[in-house]
Amino acid sequence: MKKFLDCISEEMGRGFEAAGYDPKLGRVTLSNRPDLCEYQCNGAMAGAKLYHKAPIMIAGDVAAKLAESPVFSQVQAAAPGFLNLKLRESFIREYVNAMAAEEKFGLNMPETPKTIVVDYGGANVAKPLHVGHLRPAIIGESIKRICRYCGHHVIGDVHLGDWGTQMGLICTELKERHPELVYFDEDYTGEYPKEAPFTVSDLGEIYPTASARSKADPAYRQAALEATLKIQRGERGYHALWKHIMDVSLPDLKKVYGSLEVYFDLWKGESDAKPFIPEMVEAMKASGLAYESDGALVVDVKEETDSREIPPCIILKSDGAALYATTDLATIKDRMENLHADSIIYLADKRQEMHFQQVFRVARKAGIVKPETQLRHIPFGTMNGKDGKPFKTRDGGVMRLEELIGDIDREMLRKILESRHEIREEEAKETARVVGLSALKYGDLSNQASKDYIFDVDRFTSFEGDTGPYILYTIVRIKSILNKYEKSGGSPEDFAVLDAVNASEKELMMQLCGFGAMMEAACEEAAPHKVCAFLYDLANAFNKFYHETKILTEEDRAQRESWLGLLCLTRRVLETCIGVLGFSAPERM
RNA sequence: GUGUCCGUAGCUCAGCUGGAUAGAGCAACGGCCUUCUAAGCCGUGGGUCGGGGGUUCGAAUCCCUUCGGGCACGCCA
Repeated sequence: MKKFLDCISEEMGRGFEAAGYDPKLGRVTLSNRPDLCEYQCNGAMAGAKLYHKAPIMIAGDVAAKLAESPVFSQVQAAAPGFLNLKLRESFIREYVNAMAAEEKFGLNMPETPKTIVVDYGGANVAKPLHVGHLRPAIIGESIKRICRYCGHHVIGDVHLGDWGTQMGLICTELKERHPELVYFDEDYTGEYPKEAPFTVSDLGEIYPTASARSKADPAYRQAALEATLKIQRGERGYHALWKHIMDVSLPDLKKVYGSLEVYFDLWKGESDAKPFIPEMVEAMKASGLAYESDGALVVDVKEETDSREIPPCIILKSDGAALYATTDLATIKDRMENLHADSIIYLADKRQEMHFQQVFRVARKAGIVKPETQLRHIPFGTMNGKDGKPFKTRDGGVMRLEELIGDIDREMLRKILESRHEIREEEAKETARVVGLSALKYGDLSNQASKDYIFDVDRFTSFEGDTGPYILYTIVRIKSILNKYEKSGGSPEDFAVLDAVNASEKELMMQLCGFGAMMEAACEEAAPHKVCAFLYDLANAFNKFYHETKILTEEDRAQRESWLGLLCLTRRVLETCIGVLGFSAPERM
């Protein structure tokens, strides 16, 4: 189905053509003067130079040709050359009904769906999820859902950080504490214990301790690096320990991600890239791409057009160990060979921009990807506290994700119990969870991903304004009307929508018409915040309409049914949008 | 130092492939519940779009410059 604005632009283009001008000038945009018009076309001004003619004259010519248009009820030329447009109710009505008849509201599916891998940027298995993992999880999940909705084959990969120095650090700290453990006995040949010698919460304490010690103590750090190499080389004892760390961490990670309703198709990690490393490194050496520099194996990635020097990408450390770039490159190889990726999208902090630039260049130079393969880093900004500094707990520590989610749920529950005394506790708790999740996710997603943003629990959980709860409340209101109607008999799904009878209804319908273009742009640009902006506008338009229109008490049956049809469509569109953002609406709230 | 991103209302943010009078939300103030959920709707006040140049019929948007801030810059991830 053609996008709404394209339909309008085509009609405008016909007007330009009929008046003897280039139809391309007929591009129509949303009005930025709602007091004057609903849509506008600035093509007459763009055409002024081409035709050596005053823009207002061109606009006048075009307006005259469109006087009888089935699309426009008003085409008005305004100084210096704007074309101010209003649409016929009948045109909007036809489009709305056509949308309603389609499963995805007429969204165009790609001719050749792409295989897109979304890399959620590697939570470390060594430590519990903290607030820093929130953004990639939420944004990645939304991008995955948006692209999937738009018809692509999308594979979400958690891509755990399970292979780097942090693993060596843990082993080292463990050895310091318990040197007697069999894992550290090189002569041991028996079976290793099935049970890990530590728990998740132990890990949560061991890692920070080890990390701090390695910064202060060079010898300790050296030991950690050696341990890392031992793990990577697969020494029995260290591999067994590594396995323990994985086994202990994974269930916990799954639980926390699950509570955010973030799901992965693949639970792969850096370690899964291991089999691809030797061959890849050999190939780069053989082709002369990789060479030794200061003991490390590097690949040059600088280009003529760089505005500054980009340092070479290090493929192997001087001790021969793999590092971040190595596993990332090997992972790309894996994804190309086994997943046949057309596009790989990385969610990672914007501080890693340089790293990805290097890795992407090496991947292309080494022929690991095809020339047309898209490699994209979606950089996101830092989550700051109200003071504008990186978000911390009250005592200055890193806040665990579980703790944060718990705080929000509790706050929501408190507010719900406060405003709805009759609600059962079971339902209140579930509603608090659902609404809390919407607050958290919408609060994050409505900001542009790449910018830093202020994380303010009070604001996000507020019931007012541009928030997740406001969107949900709007949906709940619609559901409430539809439920009431269904209880009295009918099924409102199939009702056709009639011409809008007032401005707020027309506005609501026009908002709905923008769905296709919005979703396509959000997918193309990997921009969930566009979905949020659309949702907010649509919710506003609905609430205004709702306020002015009494639906169930409307006596004219055809009119009532038309409105019920419009409600159904609005609900479907709203729920589709929150669905791709990664949350859902309760029945009541 | 080099590069890069950012600077829009008291606060948090949209708008940025150039268009008319720069928009929301919060906060402040004032209205609207016998009627489908007032977590809503309507209204008022609030701005040298960091400063200065330039391109243009037209600049928050493009270019240059300057100030202020964030971040990155070879064996961490």
